Amino acid sequence: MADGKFGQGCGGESLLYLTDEQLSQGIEAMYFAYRGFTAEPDRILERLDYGRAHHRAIHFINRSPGTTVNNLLAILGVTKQSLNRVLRTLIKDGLVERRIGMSDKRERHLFLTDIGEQLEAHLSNSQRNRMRAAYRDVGPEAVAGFRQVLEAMMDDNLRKSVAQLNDKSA
Amino acid sequence: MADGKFGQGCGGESLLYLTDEQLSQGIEAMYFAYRGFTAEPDRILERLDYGRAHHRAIHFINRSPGTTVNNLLAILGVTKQSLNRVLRTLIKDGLVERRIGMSDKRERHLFLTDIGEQLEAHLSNSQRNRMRAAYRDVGPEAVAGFRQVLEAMMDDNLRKSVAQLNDKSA
DNA sequence: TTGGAATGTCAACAATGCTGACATAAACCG
DNA sequence: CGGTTTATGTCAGCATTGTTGACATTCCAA
Repeated sequence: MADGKFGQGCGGESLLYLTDEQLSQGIEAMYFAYRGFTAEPDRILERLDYGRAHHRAIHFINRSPGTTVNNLLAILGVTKQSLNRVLRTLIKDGLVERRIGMSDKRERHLFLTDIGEQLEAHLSNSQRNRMRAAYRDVGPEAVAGFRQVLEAMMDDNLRKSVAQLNDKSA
Repeated sequence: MADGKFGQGCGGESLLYLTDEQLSQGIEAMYFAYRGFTAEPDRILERLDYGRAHHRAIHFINRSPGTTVNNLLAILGVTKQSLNRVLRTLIKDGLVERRIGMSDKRERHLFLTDIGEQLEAHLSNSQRNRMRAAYRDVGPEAVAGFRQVLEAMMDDNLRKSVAQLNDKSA
């Protein structure tokens, strides 16, 4: 049921010669999957008057506790004004804590508070469940392939950021 | 080079037991890949004073020429006001043509004009190239797995829309 | 003929990008 | 020490793209 929708009438090896039609299907799959992937967190966030931008900030602060504002800016790829608007509300609402750097007092290190971590867990769980379910449906080889393609599709500098994040939390 | 970044020190079979950390990495990979994936079209569109919404409309009209406004609304999942704002400029600029339905004269059937098709090709090519390159890097099994996971991650109703699109253009 | 469907449009608002300008504090360098 | 750069925060304004609500037109269908 999970197969047969993509690339009608072609087995695995014919994927070596991808038609534009098949590539278009891949593009759409990416679009629809991303939508499905963000739908549930969006619903949770809406009730709290937050948006996707808040989610991203929370996610990456959780991923790298104590990260600086500049680090976060680099990873998210937005302007400081845009990020600050989001951070301000998260701090005001007590989800994020900002501590002055010890070695460099200009830096602000960002941490999730307890309730910040609670929301993060709530949001992550919904996405992890979806991903876990997808993984369970298709098996480990498909998962490995999925990740390889995703990584190959990233921009080079983004790929480096990911590698750094993964190294730190390894 | 394309592997070893995800899930340090675990081969394929250990993906059966996914830790939260590994799932988080998958979530991030999705986020970064989607960004990389839309970056190049965004650059092209910006020069033309269009946005991602225009891209989506063009993409799906190209995918299903003659589709109705209601069809497009269902696939894109936005309000008619939002879609109409985009369609209006595309029609005004001569990229999209709107024809009154023959059987049901209330319906408007949407088509790309020649220059609409040119822009579509331009946008698609940049994404197809990226996807083709990713596919080339990782091989056909990875590609099959990629698509399976993406499809498993979609919402049920979105998955149905995809199936319809793919059936029509098969 | 009447109700509902398909479409278009106006107005207002919200989230989240952006640019430009400016302020403060701390670090750094000569 | 003094000047420059860095890290951060903030204000104002604007664009895109999503939303609701209201209303008009045209046409199909019972």
